[in-house]
Amino acid sequence: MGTIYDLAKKTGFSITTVSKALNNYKDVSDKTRAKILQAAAEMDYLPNAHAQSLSTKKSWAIGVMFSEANEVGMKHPFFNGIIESFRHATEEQGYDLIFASRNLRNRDMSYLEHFKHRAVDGIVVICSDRMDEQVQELMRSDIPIVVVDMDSANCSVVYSDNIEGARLAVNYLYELGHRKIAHIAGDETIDAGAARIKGYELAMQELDLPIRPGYLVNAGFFSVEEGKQAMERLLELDDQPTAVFVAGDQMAIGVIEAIHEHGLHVPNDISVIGYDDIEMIQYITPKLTTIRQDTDEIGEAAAELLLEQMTAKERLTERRVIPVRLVERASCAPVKQ
Amino acid sequence: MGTIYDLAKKTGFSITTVSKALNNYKDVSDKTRAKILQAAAEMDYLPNAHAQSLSTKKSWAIGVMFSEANEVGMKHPFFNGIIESFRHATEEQGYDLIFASRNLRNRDMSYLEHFKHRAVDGIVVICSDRMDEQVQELMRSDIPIVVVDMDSANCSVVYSDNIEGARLAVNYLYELGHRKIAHIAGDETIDAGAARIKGYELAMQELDLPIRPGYLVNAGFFSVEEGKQAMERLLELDDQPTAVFVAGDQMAIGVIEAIHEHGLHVPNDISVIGYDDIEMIQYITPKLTTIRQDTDEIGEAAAELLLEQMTAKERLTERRVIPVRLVERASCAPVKQ
DNA sequence: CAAATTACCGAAAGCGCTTTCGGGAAGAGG
DNA sequence: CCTCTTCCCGAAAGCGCTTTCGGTAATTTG
Repeated sequence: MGTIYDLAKKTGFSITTVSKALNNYKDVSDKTRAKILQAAAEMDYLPNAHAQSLSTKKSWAIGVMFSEANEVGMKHPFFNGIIESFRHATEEQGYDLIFASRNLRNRDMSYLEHFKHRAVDGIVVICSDRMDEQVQELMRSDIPIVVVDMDSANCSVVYSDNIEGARLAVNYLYELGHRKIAHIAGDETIDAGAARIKGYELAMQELDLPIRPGYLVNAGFFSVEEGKQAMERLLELDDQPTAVFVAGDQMAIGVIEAIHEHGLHVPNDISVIGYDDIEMIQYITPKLTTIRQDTDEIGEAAAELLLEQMTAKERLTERRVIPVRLVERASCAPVKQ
Repeated sequence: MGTIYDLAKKTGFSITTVSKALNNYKDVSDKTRAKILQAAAEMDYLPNAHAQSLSTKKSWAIGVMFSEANEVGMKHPFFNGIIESFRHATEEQGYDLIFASRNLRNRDMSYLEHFKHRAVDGIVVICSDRMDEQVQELMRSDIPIVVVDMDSANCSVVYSDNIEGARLAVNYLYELGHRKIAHIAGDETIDAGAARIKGYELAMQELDLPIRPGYLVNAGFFSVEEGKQAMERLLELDDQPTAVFVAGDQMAIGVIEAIHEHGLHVPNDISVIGYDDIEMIQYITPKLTTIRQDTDEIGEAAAELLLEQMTAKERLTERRVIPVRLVERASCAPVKQ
């Protein structure tokens, strides 16, 4: 591989000139630039990123903090879509993603510490738990940052329009004739969960529908199992809902399971509508009607907001709300008379 | 944050001593070490990774090359499980993962070049396409490397026991009374696809079963759609199979879809068994019986093989075959009389 | 043709850290 | 009391690169 010293020796120029040639400085003649570039090609020269970063204070790396309640990491069917799209968008600008461990040679350290250690140019956090002390710390720091799926005042955020999504869901069920609409919700400590609850309440109010006792059930952290349990509670009610708006697709899968196990049919007996539009719900029975969150757009928006800060070299506080839409499949039907 | 110079100034020792204290050299007294460590804590000192790497030639970073035919990246339901487990295993040892872009400040470069540029300590490649020139280049290099799900002579590899998996599947169907067993295969250019074909042929031969014309159909690159199309070809046959072994779960989903669309029932009319055991197949109807690949173990094994090389500081060539097992669910039934 | 630009190049310092090597002080041994 | 170890510490070089600043040589201007 070699260094600029080797290049200097080989071409007869100083390392200064070599470096300048490589970096397109204009105070080097075309002739010498050509010579140096050719020599570089011949010896497969590649600049050492660490040396460059050390001297320029720019690492071309973005730190990723990825964490969610269920500890599935990159297997998370919604978050991994965002990361993938984020990766594409930042890759185009020449940035690499680094997934930091929280372990620096036996000494354990926080994400912030690790990111400082690595001297990343920016941070993206994809984390549902707003209370996470690690996330708080990152948000307090002065490194450019963007957080996804969370609503915070003091840094750039991108999330999808949960209020509107919930409203879409409720209105859709309403138009199918449903009046007894329950909501299986995500935990309120998660912003997305809270927002969808709010959207549900708002929509119900707008439609002049009462939220009957027991119709708003907290199902925790969006897992299949929690969804199932929540639905079971709903099925114990004397006054059962005819439709349920579920705050996440995974939970909705559990919901449908519970309904089926009770000998009831989706959507003939109970309609269910989910949230997210993760891939697998196209393959279950019935195919799930849901509110689609656009992971591609979310990832791209996150990349944009971060790149903006990194080039401006200052922290900005912009919020981007990504529109959602309803995807009609087969899990909702007109209410039975 | 500060540097060791600041620490030296603050404590009155030389930067040499500071560095030594920080790195547990024994030629520094306990007293001075304590002073330095305390000062470091007070000023939130963190070593600069780039400076360290530059001087030690060790970056504590592992380059990840992740690529598959369908361009879904981290959304790939099987590969992302492997990455996640790999990440856990390497994280414990203090390594960070870096997802390199192929773009260095407008100049585009190969993964190998990028990894050299970043001076990673090792590389993990998760890529199904053996012919990929990028992968070839990586394997030819002298950086420690481990490749997953591929069979190569000249570097460490880990993959699961595809031959045995195929045999398990075929034997299982056989025991259910099936004799007309077809195989919807992955492309032969993908090692996993080729191995499962081989396992299928072997198992059929061992059972003295003929592979009837049209019973071995290439479905390409493991997508739902391709699986569906392949099954349609099978359904056009005069002599239809009673069971089909599908080389991947996603394809199996398409297969089941095709069967249902033809008005037939799984498993009553046709049994289908998949491969991988990705999460979503627990939620489809019927729940898919499959051959489970242990992504956790694969990821861990990959980490082990790579760490081994990185500490030995030389390239090794070890191969690890991870056992598979059959997971019985509801998509297979005894053959109809 | 002298003076003033312009074009091109290199010395040197600096980024933050590690590591070799040598030297002084303190303790051990005779 | 002198010598030999042992214990601590620091000077200095080096990792590979960038960037400022100054200095020739070549070119233009009046």
